[in-house]
Amino acid sequence: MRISNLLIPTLREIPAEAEIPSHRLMLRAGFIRKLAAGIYSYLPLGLKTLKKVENIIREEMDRAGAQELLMSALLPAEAYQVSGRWDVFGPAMFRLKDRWGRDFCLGPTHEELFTQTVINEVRSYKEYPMTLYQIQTKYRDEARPRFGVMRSREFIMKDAYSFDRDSAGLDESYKKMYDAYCRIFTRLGLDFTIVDADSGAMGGSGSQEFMVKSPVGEDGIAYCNKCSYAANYEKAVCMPSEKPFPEGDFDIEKVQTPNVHTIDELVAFFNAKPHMFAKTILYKADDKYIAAMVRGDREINEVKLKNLIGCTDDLVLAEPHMVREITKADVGFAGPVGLEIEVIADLEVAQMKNFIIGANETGYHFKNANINKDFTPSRIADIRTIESGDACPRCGAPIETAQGIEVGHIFKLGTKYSDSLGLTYLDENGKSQTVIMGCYGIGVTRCLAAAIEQNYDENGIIWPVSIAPYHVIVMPVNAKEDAQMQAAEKIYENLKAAGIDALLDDRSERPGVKFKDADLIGIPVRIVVGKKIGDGIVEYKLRTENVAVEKTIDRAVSDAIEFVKARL
RNA sequence: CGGGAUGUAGCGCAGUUUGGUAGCGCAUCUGGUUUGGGACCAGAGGGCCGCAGGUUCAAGUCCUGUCAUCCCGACCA
Repeated sequence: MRISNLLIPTLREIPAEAEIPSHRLMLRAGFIRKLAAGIYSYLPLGLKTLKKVENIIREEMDRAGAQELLMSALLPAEAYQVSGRWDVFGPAMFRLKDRWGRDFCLGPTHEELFTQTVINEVRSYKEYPMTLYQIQTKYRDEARPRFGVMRSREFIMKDAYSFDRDSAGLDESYKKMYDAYCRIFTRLGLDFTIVDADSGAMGGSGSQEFMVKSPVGEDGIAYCNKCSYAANYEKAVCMPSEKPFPEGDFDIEKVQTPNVHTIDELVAFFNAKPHMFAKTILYKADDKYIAAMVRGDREINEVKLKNLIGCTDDLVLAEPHMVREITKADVGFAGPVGLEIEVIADLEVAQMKNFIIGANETGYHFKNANINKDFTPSRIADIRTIESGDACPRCGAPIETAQGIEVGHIFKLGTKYSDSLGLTYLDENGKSQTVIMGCYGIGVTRCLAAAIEQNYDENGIIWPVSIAPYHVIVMPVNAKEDAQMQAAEKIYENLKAAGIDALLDDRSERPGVKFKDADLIGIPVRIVVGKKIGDGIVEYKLRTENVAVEKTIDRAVSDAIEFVKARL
């Protein structure tokens, strides 16, 4: 493509709305434009890149034996009403009515519709196993769309669903998708980590997330560099760590602690370490109130707590007036002694000795508290968030933590949708059996942002060759010099003939403008045609390198072709 | 949904405190000189100052409301 014929509206200045690198660069390089919060248009360069990502995903899904189909994004309410998710999604689902007043939604995810399709179309058990997928636009009315296409309200997703006769079959289908995902993200040039994920309210027997480590990631992940353990914060198993406590058989003692509320203030008041306190936090779980205890230097993981107690609604901090009613003290003085609600203590609390807790009386704490002597929690469980340096639950080495962008999620669903929608089959003996399902998602548009987050510098994007909108840019320094322009045209035509996506910067801009644009849009290979063209010499530079090398025309072309083909 | 901030030309911003002809840089268009890392000179076009009310002789500026966007948090199959 000639740049003079291509819409590449690059921006010199960073739009004020963008915060993270991928969002800024996609705007500046002319890949996307915003229509409304969380809704974007893809301009020619953005669409070209998007299509390349889609094609890699499509090739690998097909290779894994999945079949592509395409459903509408505009969906009737019935299937979601039957599965119960018409209510579960709440305000996150875009809803609308047709002219007759019938309910529709814009599909946020398609488990119900794929299940329905299989119910309608599959006649015999002999057709299983089967995996169906689509690459399609999804709609979720996010409470807070942000970071450009990283979390948007309209986005493109590859969603796949597997249907098996039994759980052994599901394991096999799941493994195929797992392997396909590894190939896909490798081909996309992403450095990814696979973590165990929380199954949560979805139930099922397992789930893993494909995470791209990045400071702008919205999820916390824990991983071990010694063994292969990796999990997200909600799933990571926390091993209790040993800490020193005062030795001896002390009796619990009430201490006046005026104006001391936070752990920091307690540390100063008692001249002790944060781990020598236990904090007691009150939560509202569905219709009841509970207390959760963790060591003073730890954080409660609310997802773990929610899963533990089987809370169906949101688990939220108790309102201050309820804290006062339950503890009979101001917020900041809650403790387990004498509390009449359920108390759930973290595993580490069980190892503490002679520690400090709130006294359920404004202005007082207890010191020398001991578990099972001064109070007895109703449950002791892993309810804290893992931290860097914790022992790996598998091998004991120190755990590392990082932020990650979730680009893929694979899930053993089990029978949730086949049960609620009635997807069964007759086996060889004429007996009715429930189909076992899995679901597998990739955030296609999010992959674009993730790829940029991992590949950019101060000058712009550095696309991996496999998804670069164009592979090579040919740039005559001065488009008015016939010799330069003619040579550039020839190089461009030769590259195209070899199947390379080539760009010709035929604009009569000054060289600086062209260099800046080429770097900004991140084309992997640059061939500059300058004054030495009289000697048949051009300049060859990779976007990842700082220096250019001079080559003959033929050599530059053949090197570029070889470089690109080796990385597709 | 809680907390914070911002809406002025395509983009980035000043002007709002103290009401009085709407500005700057970049981009765009014309002419000329330039051509190896975002050129220079001369000229030109482009605005319902987010929107709606109100106060005032007079509102970008003050008041009320409203909408939008961004950030932190909550939420996120």
